[in-house]
Amino acid sequence: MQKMNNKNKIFIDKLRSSGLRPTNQRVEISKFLFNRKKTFHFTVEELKNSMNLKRSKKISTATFYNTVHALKSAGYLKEFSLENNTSYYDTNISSHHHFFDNGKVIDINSDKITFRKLPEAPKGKKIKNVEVVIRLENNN
Amino acid sequence: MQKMNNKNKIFIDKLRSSGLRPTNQRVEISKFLFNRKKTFHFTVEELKNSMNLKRSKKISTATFYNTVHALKSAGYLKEFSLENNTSYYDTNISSHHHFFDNGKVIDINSDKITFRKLPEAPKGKKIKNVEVVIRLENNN
DNA sequence: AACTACTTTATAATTATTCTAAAGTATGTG
DNA sequence: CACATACTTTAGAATAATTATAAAGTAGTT
Repeated sequence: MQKMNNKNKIFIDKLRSSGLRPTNQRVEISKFLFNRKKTFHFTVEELKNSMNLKRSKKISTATFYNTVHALKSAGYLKEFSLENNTSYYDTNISSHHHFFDNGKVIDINSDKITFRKLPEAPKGKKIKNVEVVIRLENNN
Repeated sequence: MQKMNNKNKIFIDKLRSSGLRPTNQRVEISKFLFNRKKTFHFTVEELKNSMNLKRSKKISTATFYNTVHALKSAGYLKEFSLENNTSYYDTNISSHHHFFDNGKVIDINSDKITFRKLPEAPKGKKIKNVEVVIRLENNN
């Protein structure tokens, strides 16, 4: 039974509104993801490793996947892909853009990019969002 | 030994300049990819299935992967990723953009999108390219 | 406190991709 | 233009990320 102290309320609320019961494992994941000053990017494997390092009783892989998926479906995480067949998740859910620099990802605030011209959506469709990836290379 | 008729020269040249000997399997793949009016998108699995359907002697999976990788490294194919952990390849290598509509990909000509403002590259880096993904949803 | 539906977990299964090593082939050399 | 050799093809094994399974555990309601 999760102790319902105020300190955890915000993290528990994210779980509940994602359709998840706030179990101990999930609350810890939610805190790990959202209890920080700056947003960040991660893969499920990275998340699992960094959380389980500190724990005697490990959280299982399936729980990480389940929790991340639910948080993503509820809109608390954004998913994106690089060219390496791995899903990345971003705790910055505001519309924004990315630099990709050899597997490293750097956020670009949405106000740093504006458009002069954008195409119409095909008929019957509308634009959900627009995301820009700026690929970098070394300057030599 | 590949018969070196003119009809295949262009496809063989792509292979050679990708560092590949023009074996029969590779020439067929090159023709399948580039001997068409319109560019297209594919996964290696899709490529393999559609080519092998018509063949009595199947081309192996490894040959598809090897050939596609070499063509991509040489710049004859562009790679991109959706959120499903699969690599997609595009025979349209000109700089362009995409609509993503529930796993379907539609090209957007690069002249359909222009920028009013773009960020500087971090120091020591320069911009290799800029790609825009416009995600679509149904209009209801 | 008891019941029931939801969770966790270890493990198996799946999918996309890469590796391996044996058998086959392109190509330069003589 | 036959030979030698390095590059290829292939089937199958290996790997990596992810999803499925089913038994044991727990949250939330009664």
